[in-house]
Amino acid sequence: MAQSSNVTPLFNDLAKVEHDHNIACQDCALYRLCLPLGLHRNDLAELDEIIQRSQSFPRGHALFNTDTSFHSIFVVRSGSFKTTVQAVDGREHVTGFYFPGEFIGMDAIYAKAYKSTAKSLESSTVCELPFEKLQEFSATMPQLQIQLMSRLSRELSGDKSLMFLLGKKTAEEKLATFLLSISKRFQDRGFSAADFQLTMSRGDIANHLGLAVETISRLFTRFQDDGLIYTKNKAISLRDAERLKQLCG
Amino acid sequence: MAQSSNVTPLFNDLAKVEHDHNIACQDCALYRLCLPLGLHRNDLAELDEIIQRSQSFPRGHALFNTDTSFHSIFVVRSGSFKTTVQAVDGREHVTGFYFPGEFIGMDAIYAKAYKSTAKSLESSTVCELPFEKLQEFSATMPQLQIQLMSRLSRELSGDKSLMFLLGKKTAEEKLATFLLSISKRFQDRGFSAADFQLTMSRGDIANHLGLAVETISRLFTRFQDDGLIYTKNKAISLRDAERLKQLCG
DNA sequence: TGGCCGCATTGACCTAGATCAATAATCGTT
DNA sequence: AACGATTATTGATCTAGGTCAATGCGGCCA
Repeated sequence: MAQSSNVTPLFNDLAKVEHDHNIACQDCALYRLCLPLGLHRNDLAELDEIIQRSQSFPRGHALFNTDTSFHSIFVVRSGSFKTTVQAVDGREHVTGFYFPGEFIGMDAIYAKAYKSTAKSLESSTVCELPFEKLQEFSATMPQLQIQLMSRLSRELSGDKSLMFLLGKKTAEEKLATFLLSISKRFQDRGFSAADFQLTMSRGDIANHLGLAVETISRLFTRFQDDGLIYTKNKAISLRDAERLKQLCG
Repeated sequence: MAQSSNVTPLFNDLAKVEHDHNIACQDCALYRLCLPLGLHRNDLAELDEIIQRSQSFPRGHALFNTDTSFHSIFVVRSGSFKTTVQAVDGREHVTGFYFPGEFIGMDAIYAKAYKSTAKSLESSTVCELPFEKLQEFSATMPQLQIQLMSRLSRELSGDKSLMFLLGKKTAEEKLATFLLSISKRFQDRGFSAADFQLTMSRGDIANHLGLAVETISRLFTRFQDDGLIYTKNKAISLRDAERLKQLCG
């Protein structure tokens, strides 16, 4: 996964993260994207203590499911995850994809129980944040508390957009929006906004967007024929991000 | 709006709330559903000070829109609201409906800007919670902080279910789910779970569920023909909540 | 108390995207 | 390297729900 030239120095070594499990928050390549941002040095050291760092999961492993008792929220350290909610009849919906620095499990705080399942899409690592401790700490670290609320609020805001997408957008608009969202997130992490690997299957994408796999497949083909993208299996290049943006609606 | 006999004493006077603007949190009929739950008496008194209480809005008035600068989140005191997100092309999606004790505007915390619009569906009142102050206070009131996070998390959890609904459910399942959700919320507020007024238009319901008005209208007719509900304009009675539940999927 | 105007209902028809079915390409395993 | 299993692509057909159009109804204001 060699990086192109426009990568900021900060993220040069992002790929190394998973080989270096015991790195402290302040030295972590994800620092700017992650929870500790804005914490005082002393507070950060304290926080460091409670974080269960860099647990590894092979591809397809469940980080938690609805039977797991709730104690922690998680931050992706490397790799990627998907979360799903399930109905009694077995239907499931992919509610989101999560990349390094993003939080998983915040919707469980209220009920103190996971109502969804999180699965790794590739070999991945997470940092585990014991929630009780986190709450204790926020009592004396206003900045931590602000960060947590901010995270919650950001996901909420994203979910509202997703509701619009699911409720109002056409298949074409859905896929264009999805591709640009992923692109943006790769870019934010110092990777190329144009070329990346889709770690999730076509089925996962289709499910997430409320479409059939066949529709996604056809759209990929059409977008490629129209010169918007180039795909080869899981690899994708955005060839005309501008036109893609116009397709988002 | 006379109440049926199974109403808890606590909520007997819910209808009076809007006539009694300066009632303190601890004496408010919504106390059990609202933010102050679990706060110590002294803390509550302090919180009371910063709350801008019971501002009134006539039907159709915007509580805020995307041009409003963000300073506060709101709790519905009486009446009801809808929130919408808009695309540049004018399409809009109704992201939620809000009843007494429910919070509006939490998705704005992250960006410190409202990305949605909130409109009253009937003559309504809100309590305004200045967010800066709220954050200051939570530094010394762990319970307040927990309440806030809990609220955020609960809405997040609800939005995931809504995503499932929008992405996977049939029109019939969507409407059944919607009706039972509203029913549950009325019940939680001490009103009848079976008979209530839908304060939103058919168009709002359709939009929220990702359907056309005509589809909603046809479903109402069919549900009524099947003895599941009885409707007369905005009034609705759930006649067979059990079967309705089975239709939710 | 009657006359709008916006909302709701109903029917006829249409279409975006689902479903079904048949390959084809990839991946993980031995 | 070969194989079975999973995942992706492509084509043919179908359908849930959308769109269009006409009519009905209720609430509101003069």
